[in-house]
Amino acid sequence: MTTALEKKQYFVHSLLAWFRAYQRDLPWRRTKDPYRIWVSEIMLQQTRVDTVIPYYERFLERFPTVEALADAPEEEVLKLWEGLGYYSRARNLQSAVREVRDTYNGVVPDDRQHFSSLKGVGPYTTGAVLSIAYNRPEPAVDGNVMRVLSRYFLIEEDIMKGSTRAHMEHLIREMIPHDAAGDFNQALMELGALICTPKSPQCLVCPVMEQCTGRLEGKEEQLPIKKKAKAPRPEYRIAAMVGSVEGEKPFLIRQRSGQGLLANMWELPHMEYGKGMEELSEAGEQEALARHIQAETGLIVKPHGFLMNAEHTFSHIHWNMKVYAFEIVQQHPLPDHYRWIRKEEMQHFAFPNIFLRIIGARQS
DNA sequence: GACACGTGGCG
DNA sequence: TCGCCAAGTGT
Repeated sequence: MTTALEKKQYFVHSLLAWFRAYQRDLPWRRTKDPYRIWVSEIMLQQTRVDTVIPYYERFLERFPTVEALADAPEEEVLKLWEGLGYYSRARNLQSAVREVRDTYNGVVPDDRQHFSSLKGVGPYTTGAVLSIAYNRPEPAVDGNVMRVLSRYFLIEEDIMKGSTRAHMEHLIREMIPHDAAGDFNQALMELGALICTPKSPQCLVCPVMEQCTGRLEGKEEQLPIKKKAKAPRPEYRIAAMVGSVEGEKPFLIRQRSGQGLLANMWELPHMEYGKGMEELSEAGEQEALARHIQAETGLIVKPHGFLMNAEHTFSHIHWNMKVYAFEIVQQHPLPDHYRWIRKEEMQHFAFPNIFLRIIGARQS
């Protein structure tokens, strides 16, 4: 018979020993700089380690300190974030770093109250940075931790509910070693990433298999309990390649608003055009786009044929996009958020993935 | 609590 | 192929 206390002690010690033997050598594990830990945690939100690594290296080469990031132009930060997704993370991070510079004398706060008040810093990031950089005994409950704990302790609560997170945080506070808080939190996540994976967990090599109730009950594949996400809603859009379809000549781009989806990023001019692919004829679509462009820019353009279809799935929206080419009939001075650029100049503008693909596909 | 908010990898 | 999902936060 094992007591609840023994089950927790076994978990802590087995997990820590395993982590110290098998943890991956990751760039942000080679530093204790709170700023660098912080950057890594923001990039890692909803994003895979392998995706983050090159972004992390480039970002810290360009912005090695709180001051460097605080002083940078926002466009440059966004450009270095291009392709990583969830772009408000970049803006919030820079805003938070500016607050650290202005309010905390450039020193990342080492307590929950101050650090968690910064933009983009929620309960997970608070616990992760404070424990890893400052060894504070704070829980850092992410998806990995929820999965590991729900299996080990057989917690059959919906992990989308706030009360479940509170339950997990309480468990962590009971277990977290005050002399190894960062290692413990990272060990939990590392186990979730390497062994206690969402599908086909590697229970036979798991350091805590002996006491894992989910495994002992044969329920590990059913945990954690989580409601299914809704399917992205479809949207039908028509986009314009105005100007050149070849590499050397300029084409028309515009900047999105500072709020909402893909805030402040650049794109090809485009518009939504109804609920189905058969709303308008091809000629009707080109006419609608030409009017849209003239209304927004004053440019007079003439249809030059169909270019390509493109699809892109965001978390909550699925874009079906038809791209048409246009020639300029009459020039007009552009409003501020429009530009003529050549392909080489794209390095100065941050584009979301779907437009990188469309424009890139035009090149060869 | 529910929804907005990106992207790429994997079985 | 395609649904699921990966170190979440803001509103």
